Amino acid sequence: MKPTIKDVAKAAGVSVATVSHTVNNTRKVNPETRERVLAAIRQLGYSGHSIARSLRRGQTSTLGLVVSDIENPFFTKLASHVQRIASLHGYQVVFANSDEHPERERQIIDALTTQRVDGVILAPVAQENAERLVRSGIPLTLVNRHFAGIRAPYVIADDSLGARLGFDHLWTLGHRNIAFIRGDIERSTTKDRIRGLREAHRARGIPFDESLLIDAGHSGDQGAAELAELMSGKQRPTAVFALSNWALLSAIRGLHRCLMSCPADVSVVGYGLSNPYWMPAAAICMVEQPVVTMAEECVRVLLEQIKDEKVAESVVLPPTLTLGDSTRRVEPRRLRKASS
Amino acid sequence: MKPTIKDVAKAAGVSVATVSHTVNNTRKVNPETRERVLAAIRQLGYSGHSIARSLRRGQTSTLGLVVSDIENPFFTKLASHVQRIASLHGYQVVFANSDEHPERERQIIDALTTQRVDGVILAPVAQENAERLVRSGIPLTLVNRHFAGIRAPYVIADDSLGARLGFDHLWTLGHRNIAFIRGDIERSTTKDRIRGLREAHRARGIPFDESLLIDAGHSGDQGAAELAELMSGKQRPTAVFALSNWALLSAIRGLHRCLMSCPADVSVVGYGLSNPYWMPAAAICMVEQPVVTMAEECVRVLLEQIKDEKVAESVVLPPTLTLGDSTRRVEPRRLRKASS
DNA sequence: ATGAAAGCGCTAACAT
DNA sequence: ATGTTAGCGCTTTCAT
Repeated sequence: MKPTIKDVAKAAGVSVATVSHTVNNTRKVNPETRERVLAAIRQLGYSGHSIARSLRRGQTSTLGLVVSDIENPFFTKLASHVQRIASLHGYQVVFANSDEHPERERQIIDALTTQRVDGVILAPVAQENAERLVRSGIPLTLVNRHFAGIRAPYVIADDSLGARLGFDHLWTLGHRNIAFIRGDIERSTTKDRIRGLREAHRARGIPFDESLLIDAGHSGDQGAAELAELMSGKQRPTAVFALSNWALLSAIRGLHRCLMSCPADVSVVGYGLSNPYWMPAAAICMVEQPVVTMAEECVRVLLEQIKDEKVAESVVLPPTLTLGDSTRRVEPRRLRKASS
Repeated sequence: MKPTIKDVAKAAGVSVATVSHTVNNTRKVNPETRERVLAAIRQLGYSGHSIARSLRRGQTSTLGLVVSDIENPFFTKLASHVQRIASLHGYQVVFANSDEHPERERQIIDALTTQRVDGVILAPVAQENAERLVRSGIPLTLVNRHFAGIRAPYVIADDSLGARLGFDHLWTLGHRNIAFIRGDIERSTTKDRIRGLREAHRARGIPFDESLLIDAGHSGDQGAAELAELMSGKQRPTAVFALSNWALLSAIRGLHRCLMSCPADVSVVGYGLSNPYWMPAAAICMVEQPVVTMAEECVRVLLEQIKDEKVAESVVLPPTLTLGDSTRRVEPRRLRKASS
């Protein structure tokens, strides 16, 4: 059916070895012969067979990328850049979405193992799955979240620093009563960001009021409700710091529910990545993860491991604060039931 | 290094055929033997080798999915669902982003050809590339956009209907002076949506004012500027209908520039897909593409072609109108320089 | 400068 | 019920 290297060889009147070497530039071939081969290739519409090549060479030139939530703009962008960078190095990327399900993640990892990808970039959900992958001997780089004691490097943003950046911004604007909404406490990112908040409080010599730390909850509804309640109380916060993209959604819904507008009634800082498609969200002050650098480092670190066959160094990158229209200086004195 | 089927066979004291058949359930094996084989597999950590299997079977159980802009929530969601559905049918999905570049699209298509994917779902950029793929004999299904005279089925939303839905909504609210922002006129989606607008005008017996149709431009800046200018004129529109996700961004920026707020000063209807991460955009009235159904149909149509080895029927799906907080009834009489 | 041929790991047709 | 073996298309070693 489809022409093989044999067909090309016959058409060009050479051996398959010569065709292979011509295609791959892997040894000298007579320019004249080379032309004949290329002509045959063109004429037959030959296009190689990477499956056969992979089998023979024992490597697939393919990387796996597993993200935990493809609809999260951070991962969308990460995927897009990982793909771009990998292809610069001659690697394909196969891409999958675990959707935060450990079971789905396991299936994906098994499929990647069977597929013999040369390495995997994993935004992990369950530590167990990551360890399974390490055990299977496939080079692995974790991204975004990390685990303790795993024999694989990670590329993450400095989440505790990010939390401090966001907090300091609000503090500098005079906010002293700030609500926080967090994501799943099991995730290292959540833990690190809360740690950053505690550090920031300690640095200011003030106590950390646990009652101001709200769980966004699985769907974000819980956080929206709790925030609405908090904002309706008498000691209502002047600002909200949402510690993840999901938490920000939850916050927006909560504020909407109690008819608070931003930044008039309350300042808002988000954490994650603003997407060009986010529209008004572009105006929300965000602690931004350095996603392009993270993508570059993921690929670099993974390729390093593939080449050197050893565990590479981990990388921690600094997030940045992007100002928006969602925060403002707290009013010097709060007037009860004044204004409109 | 890694155990092969041979190692398993030796460990279990059977032939490779038995191991293969045990793994694939492809002929009867004695339950007792089967147990021995499975034990050996577990003990050795054997995990199959889909490369070798693909080479032997002449099919890869892999589909290619090529989108034109992964950061567009429509494609993100499409990708996510295509992957989910394909895996239900035992197919992997390799995924790539052409980013609207014909050249990049060509490279991707060549890679997919070399990779011997069993079929391709393509959100096309350049007709020429799609035709190249058809010529190579790989089953192809187009999605979102379509071309005339290509031997491949397409799965699209009824864009002319969608445009009529959006227009009718605004018309019903009393809007008679509506600005439209469109994307690239070369795309079939853009053409179809504008055709829908013309039809809607004709149905109402009113002329279509070309000066109200703005090009969002490549980056969206041009559209933002033109809209701002239009809105600053004396005959300023009471509503804006953005004909794509990009166009909506452009519109929002334009309205922001001339300090128009929505829906107070102007009603807005978008076209595409609202992402949960879009936040305030969730409140924008949208003509929504039926992305989940589109994903299902893409996979169905493609698998049909793979199995039956013939060109399948195309599918046109109806979009829906999702109401939001971004539109409202036009004021019965417009007061010049009143209110604020 | 080129060719012959082994063999990557697996499946499946053909034995037994 | 199980085993033997050819061969998928390619790369690469060893010859020439």
